[in-house]
Amino acid sequence: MAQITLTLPDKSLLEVEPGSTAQQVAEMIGPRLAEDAMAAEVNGEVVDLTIPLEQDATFAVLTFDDPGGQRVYRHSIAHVMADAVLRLFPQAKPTIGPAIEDGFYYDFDVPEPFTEEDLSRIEAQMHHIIDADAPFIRREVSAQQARDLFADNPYKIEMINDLEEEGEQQISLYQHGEFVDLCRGPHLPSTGKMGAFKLLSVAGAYWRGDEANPMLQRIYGTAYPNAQMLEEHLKQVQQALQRDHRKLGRELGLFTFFEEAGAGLVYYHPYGAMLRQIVCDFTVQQHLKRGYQLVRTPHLIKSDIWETSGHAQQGYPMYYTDVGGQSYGIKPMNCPGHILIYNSKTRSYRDLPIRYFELGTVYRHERGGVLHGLMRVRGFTQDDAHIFCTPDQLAGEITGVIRFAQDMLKAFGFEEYSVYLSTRPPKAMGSGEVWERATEALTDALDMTGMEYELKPGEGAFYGPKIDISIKDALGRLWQGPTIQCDFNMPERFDVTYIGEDGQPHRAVMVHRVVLAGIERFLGVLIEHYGGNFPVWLAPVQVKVLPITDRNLEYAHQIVSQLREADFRVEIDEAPATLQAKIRDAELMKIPYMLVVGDREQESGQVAVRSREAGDLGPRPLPDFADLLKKETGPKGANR
RNA sequence: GCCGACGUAGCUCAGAGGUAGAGCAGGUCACUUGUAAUGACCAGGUCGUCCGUUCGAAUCGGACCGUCGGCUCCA
Repeated sequence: MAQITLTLPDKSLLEVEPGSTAQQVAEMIGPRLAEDAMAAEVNGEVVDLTIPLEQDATFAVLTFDDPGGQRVYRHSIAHVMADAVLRLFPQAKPTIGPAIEDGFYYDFDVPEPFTEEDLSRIEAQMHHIIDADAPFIRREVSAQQARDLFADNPYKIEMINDLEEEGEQQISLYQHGEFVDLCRGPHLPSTGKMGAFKLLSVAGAYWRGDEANPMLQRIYGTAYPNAQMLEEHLKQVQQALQRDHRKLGRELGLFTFFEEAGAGLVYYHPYGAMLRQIVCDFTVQQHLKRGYQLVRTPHLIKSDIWETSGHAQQGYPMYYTDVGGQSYGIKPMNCPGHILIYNSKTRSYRDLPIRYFELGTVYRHERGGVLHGLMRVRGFTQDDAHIFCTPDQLAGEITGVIRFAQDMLKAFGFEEYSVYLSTRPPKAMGSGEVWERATEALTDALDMTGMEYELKPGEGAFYGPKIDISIKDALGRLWQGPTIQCDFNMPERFDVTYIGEDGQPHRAVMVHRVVLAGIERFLGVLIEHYGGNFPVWLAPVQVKVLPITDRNLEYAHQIVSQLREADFRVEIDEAPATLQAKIRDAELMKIPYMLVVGDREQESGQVAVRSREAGDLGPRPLPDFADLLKKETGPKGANR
């Protein structure tokens, strides 16, 4: 019988017997590879190692190093977990259990929520299943057969019906031991191939993420091929916890939330307020450089305006106040205010583009359950701007905003980000032509800046397409960053126009855009990104002067005044403590520079410099240190 | 909003149906110190709030407030 030819990832060719399984091919390539194999990729499709290969194909063995291999591995463990859960809780109805970023989960409908103690019992049961080394067996059945099999599980029935509607002829099942699950696969060859895993937490989750649906119980876990990798991952999670902005916020004296004063409302302490001010000042400055005009609008606006904007009717979670028989709404957005200013006089096409910028503080009654430190609050300040322009100016304006966003992110030390373009959703206002034109402008702008982006078809708001950028922090986590949003709705509602060359009024194009998005969240991200070790230009306290004895106090104060005179942020530690203790305190506060001044320095008129990063740098004259400091006080990539 | 867990001193935490404990932080005093914690003493809590059960509640029950983990990741 003729051999079939497999093309391996390195483009080399391998001749094998038809009907050889992927596992066998992996063994031919190398025993080590066969050992590590999780699944195979045949003609670009991830498949079970047990499938026989019948014709020429491209072929790759997937190990845990491949995202596809990871998914197969973790999803297989999710099956084992479901098996274990059913053994311990026979009345549980399994629903779905995918692999996710760092692990996997499985959702169950159970009469009683799982407890933390249940997790260890489930883990123990899982170990039994893994030890039994049961093979995963794939079967295909008709939709009706599948329905019969899962007759007592309405969730599986729903999924089977959906699959049938989507035109699937055959429904695939995977079985290991006694446990059968509806599953697309692929899976590991057998449960014995599983290494290290850990169940992490239980949480409620709605069926298909919709709160109209029943709430299921979700068990999260993570899994790695061996115990060392698992340990390593758990250690990284621990480290991430160390730089949690809520922890650092307390330790570094940045901010507090007061239970008695309201959830989601931030109180900035002196160091936090300083940090915030530095960020805000820089932001304002950068906007002015780019032709934005500062405006300022009230926090309170008559409710009539919120009727016009539509927020009131939509039940937007706003705060209202009634005084003197008049209803006011506290602004959840800055746009209506900016529109009022725009509409305060007739605008000519010659005036456009108009770019109004405001550090606008807004309040939104976010649901209790979603509040999260600085990342999700009820009162926050946006670096908000609205650009009013002609349709022709749109692409150019968007390009400008994208470049602006890039510069800003770079200045704050964010090197990596992902860009998304969201287009027209099924339910949208405005004509197809308007949408097309705007989407084209956004696409052109993205192309012009040469950024790579991901298309999210149908994910735009009903009132316009948008570009959003997620920023990646030092630990590789993604955060919502800049967004640029076209709006066809507000200009209609508020009748925003300009007089064109033809002397006729035209509808102006309106772009909402934020770069830092919310200052609060941005500070949260910044804190975690730097782990509290802010670069000199952002550090609330840049220098701490540490006099060794009382004899050196006066000299130390002279140093402080001179540095303050030069606009540095300096403090002095006058406590009657040892130098070691003072250094420790300053280090814990993550202050970039410490200046030790004792008798020696006083006599020679110098300061002994210690840096947060490099430790003792030795004595030098104060002006030398000031020069060194000045060199570090600018943000990277932005002129200041 | 929903599911679960949690709430004890400024912070980190121990304790537990019979009237609250440690370390750090804070204050006082002594020490005047050379690159990550000097020592001694002192003070500090209506055990988140309210209502109930009980002879007695910080401990048990309920409600509320707040915090934490989740609520897109398709079989």
